[in-house]
Amino acid sequence: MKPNEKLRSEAVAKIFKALGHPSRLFIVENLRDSEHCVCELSQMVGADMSTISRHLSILKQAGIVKDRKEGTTVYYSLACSCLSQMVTGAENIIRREIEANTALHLVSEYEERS
Amino acid sequence: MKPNEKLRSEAVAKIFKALGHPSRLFIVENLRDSEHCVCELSQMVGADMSTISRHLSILKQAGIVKDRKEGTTVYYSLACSCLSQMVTGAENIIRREIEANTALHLVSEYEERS
DNA sequence: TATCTATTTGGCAATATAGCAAAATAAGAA
DNA sequence: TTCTTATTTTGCTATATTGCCAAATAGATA
Repeated sequence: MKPNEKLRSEAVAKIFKALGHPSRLFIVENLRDSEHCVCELSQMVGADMSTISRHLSILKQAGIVKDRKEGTTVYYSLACSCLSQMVTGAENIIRREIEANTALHLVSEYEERS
Repeated sequence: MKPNEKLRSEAVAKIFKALGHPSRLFIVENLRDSEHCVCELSQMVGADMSTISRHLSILKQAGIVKDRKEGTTVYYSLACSCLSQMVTGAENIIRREIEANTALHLVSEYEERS
């Protein structure tokens, strides 16, 4: 990896890394439809507000979400519509995997029977 | 998060997490064109072969790459073409960020001048 | 069999991440 | 100003990740 390649990989990997946590991914998925404040997300995820705040700052730092302040509450929303595309891509892999596992399962069932 | 939502998020997050490391992302990007063996990737990344092997097992576990053995060498390749879509999505965010930073930069330059 | 080469695995130290509770901020409302 | 509410930051511990070296494995080949 040349220095510039390394920098580029680090920058892009940062985005994937930010999405690579169940709670953060859940947050992103729930921001697809509408914006939410920290306490709402805290409830939805079922984790401490301080924890959610940290997750949101990681997502913000990665350029995935943006925030809007209204009084004391901070509303978070997606910064980029291309997120949906990425999540869909990941879901396709899951689907493939499930299909593969199902196939394997059928194979093993078949072998048990014979 | 309901139990089933949690499981789903964990499954999808696993894929993003696997892509959330500079070396692993670099590997995936370089597998877009053609398959490569561990020692080639070790050279390309500039890390120990054992390290690369570990990274590849993480990618394989996530369903991102598949392997093919030929004699003693193991060739790795992408398991899903949808990866390109995901990487493109991430790159779009980077592009947006760069543009935003450039804009900010211009603003600060303007303010300095005035 | 002995040996070589490619790969994987075990062990270990350094570093990073995650989560909660408590303290600190910020912006309104009484 | 004091109180209240929403959020962020700090401090801390537990856990996970990373990367290298060395050892183990798996296939060729002499």
